[in-house]
Amino acid sequence: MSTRPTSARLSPAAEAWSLMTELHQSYGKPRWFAVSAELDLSPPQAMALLRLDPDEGMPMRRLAGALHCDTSNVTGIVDRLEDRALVERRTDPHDRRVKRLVLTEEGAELRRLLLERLSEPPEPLRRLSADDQRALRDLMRRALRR
Amino acid sequence: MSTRPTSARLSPAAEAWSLMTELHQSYGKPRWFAVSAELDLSPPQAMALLRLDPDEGMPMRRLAGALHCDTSNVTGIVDRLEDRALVERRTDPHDRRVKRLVLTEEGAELRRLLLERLSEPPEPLRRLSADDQRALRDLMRRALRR
DNA sequence: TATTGTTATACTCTATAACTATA
DNA sequence: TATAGTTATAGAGTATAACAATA
Repeated sequence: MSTRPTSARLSPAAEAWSLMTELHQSYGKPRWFAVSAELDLSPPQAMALLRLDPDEGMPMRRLAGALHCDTSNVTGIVDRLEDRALVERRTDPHDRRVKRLVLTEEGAELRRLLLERLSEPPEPLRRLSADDQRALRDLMRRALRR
Repeated sequence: MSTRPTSARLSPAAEAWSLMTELHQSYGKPRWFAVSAELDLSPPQAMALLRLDPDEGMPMRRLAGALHCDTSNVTGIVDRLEDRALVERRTDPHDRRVKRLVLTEEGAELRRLLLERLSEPPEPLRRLSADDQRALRDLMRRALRR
């Protein structure tokens, strides 16, 4: 079953958006769950790992913003990542209230693995012709001004 | 911050997929959370409502499949939707082990509202030219064979 | 015997409010 | 006073295993 309104006439942009949502639901999300599970991470833990900058680290508060959730929530997620030595909390020398989250070597490696496995395009995009794939990429670049 | 590998060269399909993921993360997900909250539904409850067929109803087991989760999980989600009289459990007359989930009038109305609010395309797609919007729609139709 | 859905259990995710330490 | 992060608490989401009813 689809979440699209079946009878309604949609504008081209609305229909494109609806089809992207369907692609995400049917292919992206199952892959996301599978890849997280393979690496023994809960989806929020995997998302936190992805959002952490591999070079600079970031304050708890910023990670909470990136995850669209409360800071008290991030405490628990980071606790579990820290238990597995995937991230470290380092007190910021300039503001000792702030804790910068830094990926460990192992955490950075796991993040690379995650990115690698998630970046493979799903079957409906792979089966498009080479021309169509380039056209789609160019349209997405234009939409997101890349 | 983006979850895209910054230095790697991506194939056109991989880059298109990466940009779609970014669009979903930056626009789709925040909207999804906001709309759910406005209607006083948790995200899983809202997703269950969307996946329920407004006309036919479906067994618990099928909803679990649609939500990519365990049946024991669906029991709790449906309990809460039933407490609010948004869905009903009806024993299937042909197989009395099966319970068919059927939207109530109020549940169907809430589902329509959800669909309506979620179908509006996000700003990056709206600002594309009319030609680009049609081209994007056509490519997505082709990918998903619509 | 096999299948559908529920219950029991344990853990994770989530937000709110109160708190500590620092600014 | 204000801000960063934690803790306490409560409720929701999640899977596994055991279970009852039905096939």
